[in-house]
Amino acid sequence: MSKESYHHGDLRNALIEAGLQLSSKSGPTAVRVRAAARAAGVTPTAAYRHFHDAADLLAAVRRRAFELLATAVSAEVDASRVGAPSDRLEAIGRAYVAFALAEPGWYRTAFGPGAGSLEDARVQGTAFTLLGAVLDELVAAGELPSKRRPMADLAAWSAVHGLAMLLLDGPLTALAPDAVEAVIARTLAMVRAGL
Amino acid sequence: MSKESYHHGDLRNALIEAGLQLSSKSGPTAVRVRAAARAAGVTPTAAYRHFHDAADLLAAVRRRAFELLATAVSAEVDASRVGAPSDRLEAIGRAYVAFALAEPGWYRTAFGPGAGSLEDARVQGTAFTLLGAVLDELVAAGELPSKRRPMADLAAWSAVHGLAMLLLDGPLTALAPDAVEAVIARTLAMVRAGL
DNA sequence: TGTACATCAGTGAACGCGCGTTCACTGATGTAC
DNA sequence: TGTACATCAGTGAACGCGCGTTCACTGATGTAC
Repeated sequence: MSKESYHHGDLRNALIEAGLQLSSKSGPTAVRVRAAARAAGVTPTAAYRHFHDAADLLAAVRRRAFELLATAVSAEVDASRVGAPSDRLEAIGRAYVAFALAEPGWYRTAFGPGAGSLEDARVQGTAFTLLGAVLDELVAAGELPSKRRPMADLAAWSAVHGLAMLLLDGPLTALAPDAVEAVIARTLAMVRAGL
Repeated sequence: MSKESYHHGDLRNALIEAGLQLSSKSGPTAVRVRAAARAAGVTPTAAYRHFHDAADLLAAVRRRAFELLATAVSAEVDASRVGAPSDRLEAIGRAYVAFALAEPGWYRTAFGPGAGSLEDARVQGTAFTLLGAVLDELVAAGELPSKRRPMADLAAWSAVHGLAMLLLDGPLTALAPDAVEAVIARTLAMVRAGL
């Protein structure tokens, strides 16, 4: 594992990390085999020891970006553990959008073309399952009729994802900070009241 | 304007149309100067008579895609003219998502990185102003308190845009048709109730 | 514990590709007199 | 109405670039005896 050694030791992860770095500015299109290899201080060919092809590398970077989102959201949700379920719903939404705004490239990468399936999103610990858990709490607290629980996660996710996308790439890119805050508040209020 | 003439006659539009064709499958990344020129039966250089550079061409294609979305939504809204305002809200949302599913490449192009500003979206006749008009009707009909009108358009837009994006590129790509219908219905219900 | 050898993880050179963009140019068009 | 000439909208060749991917290879590592 020494830096001097011929063998890298953890090239696979180094390449993913490099891909993450590349994508952090402009998103998934910046993730390329050669660029990642260069950043990792290695020949392009070496990358093919660890990834089948370019799409395979991108998929791995995407997975990592998705994890980073989950981690960020998770931290906020934990911090709001003491509050009421509806406050936690708010917290989760805010954390989600905040991540997108703080790390636009990673967010775009996580949801770019070819993103994972719903099954991937259902894996324990993703932002999606965290949202599901909070909705379950809402049901338990009697704040959400259980007959309305189905698909509620996807509906809420849609609202918050669309908000993030409009703010990043869409027509809301150049919005003033207080207007940004206002849209976020309004959208989360809609979700809360509408579920 | 004859096809035989040396001069094309309307090369600018032909290039935009070619760009639209290119983007229709995979989206904005497929729009390139050389490919569009090729499709228009013209030398790459010729494109530079009509567009400053590649980004300029892409921007023009994006604008056209945005218009196509507006046209599609507008048609549906007109068809629902007879209904109640809340039905029209539903119609607008459905038309919007339907367009995204029918023309994924154009939809991605319309909202891809570098998309227009909110001011562009406020131009008369866009999908956004159509939505605004319906919300105004809701207020007039007493179904939406006027103090809740501000930002309601953006919140509704977020929900429907996020839904479209999750269905196109995100984790909901492989959803079964009836599940797709269910998410759409659930999300629109959330918007309707939550505004 | 030492050594022979298989395997593993890299190198370096090369391929063909499509791209954006620029150059000097020429044929087509339109306009002034 | 005819013609000279300016301008316009293309051509064709070329540039340099970064890309994905493959090839034959070699140095490093680990394992069986």
